[in-house]
Amino acid sequence: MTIQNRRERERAERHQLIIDAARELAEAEGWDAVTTRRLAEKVEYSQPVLYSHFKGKDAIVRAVAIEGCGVLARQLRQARSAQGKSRLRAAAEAYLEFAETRPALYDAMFVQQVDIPFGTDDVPQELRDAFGELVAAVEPVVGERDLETLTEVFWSAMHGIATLTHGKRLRPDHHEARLELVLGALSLAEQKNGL
Amino acid sequence: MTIQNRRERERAERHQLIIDAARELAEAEGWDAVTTRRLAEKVEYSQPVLYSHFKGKDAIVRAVAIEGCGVLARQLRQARSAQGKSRLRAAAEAYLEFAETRPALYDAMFVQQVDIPFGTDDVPQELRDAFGELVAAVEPVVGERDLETLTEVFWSAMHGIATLTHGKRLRPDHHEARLELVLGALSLAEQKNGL
DNA sequence: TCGGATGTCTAGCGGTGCTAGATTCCGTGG
DNA sequence: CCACGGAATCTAGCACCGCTAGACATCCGA
Repeated sequence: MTIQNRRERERAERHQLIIDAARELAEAEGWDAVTTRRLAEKVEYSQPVLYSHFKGKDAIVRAVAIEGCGVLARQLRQARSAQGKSRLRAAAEAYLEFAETRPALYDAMFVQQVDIPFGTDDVPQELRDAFGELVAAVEPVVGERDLETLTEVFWSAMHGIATLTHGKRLRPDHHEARLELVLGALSLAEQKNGL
Repeated sequence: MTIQNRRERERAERHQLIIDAARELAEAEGWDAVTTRRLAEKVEYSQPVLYSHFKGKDAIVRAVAIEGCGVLARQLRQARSAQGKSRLRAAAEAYLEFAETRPALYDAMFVQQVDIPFGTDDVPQELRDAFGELVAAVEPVVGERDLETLTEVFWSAMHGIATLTHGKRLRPDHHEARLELVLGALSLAEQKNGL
């Protein structure tokens, strides 16, 4: 079975190679530049090889997106142990920095409608992890509010700021002021509720 | 000059016809279905005619988006005079209903990066109007905070909820709970500040 | 060494946004 | 009334897209 093993291993490596190439190409030149021809050229195989690994281009983007969720989850986790600031602020800053420094990756994850299963279906673990980190960040300020709902609102606010900023819809300076304001709103409301 | 006038009028009518056809096609079958060939067929002209009116497909989408901003502005203005609820809530509900009932239009306006000028350049009046309505909705709860910044935060939250909901990222039930929570957060924070 | 399965490639389909050059249309002057 | 000239419009085509059928090569086991 060693031969079979070797083949499977090589196949898995190439699978990852394709995902990495797609992400690199997208991050370097945007998703418009990620065509099956260019991607095939980058991995030094012909186009049909891509289709022996993925059902189509969408599936490749989806794979990149899911990996991206893992990256985001790790960065949020890392931010959790930051000193000198609240968990909510640390998570917010980490989230927005991720969206800003890796816009193509963020785009695949949350902007393009790649319909990754989010509902009751088997949600990828990476997504669970990322959302879990958001929940953990929100928990200290939840007060009497519903934790998951508050997390969704927090996420929505972060996502809105991230995408509108990227689309140049918000004043570039004032980024800090917006962050201050949204954190204040969510936290102060908690204090009020807690009375 | 009457002949020239007639030609210009006909040209303007056809210009609008193209925009309307593009919007209708997008709202009926999504933006992927809006190809220059199908659009040309719908307006009963050949493709090059489109390019005599617009620089390219992007310019057509942009025109649809700008008109969409006008529609949104009017609906927000209408919501302003609603009885029995705060201006902020009325605006939020109107905004989210617009995004939900006209997803393709909303997509062109704020999701696809059509780089409509948002900065110091000549911002289309429709955009100014829409943002102005948001400012008016936020004003009653601004407290000591900066009005424009708070409006940006409010808009971001609405935009995040709208897009994540559309992408099936949020629990479909709980929509009301999220709205309640975000309005509470923004308003209660104001009360706290006001003390 | 050969047969067959597995893996990969070449070549092509119908579609896309966009455009050069041919063609048709129409107001105007003779 | 006709023929002309310029403007408006169309036909046909480019290079590219996602995707795939069928030819070809390659390698394992007998």
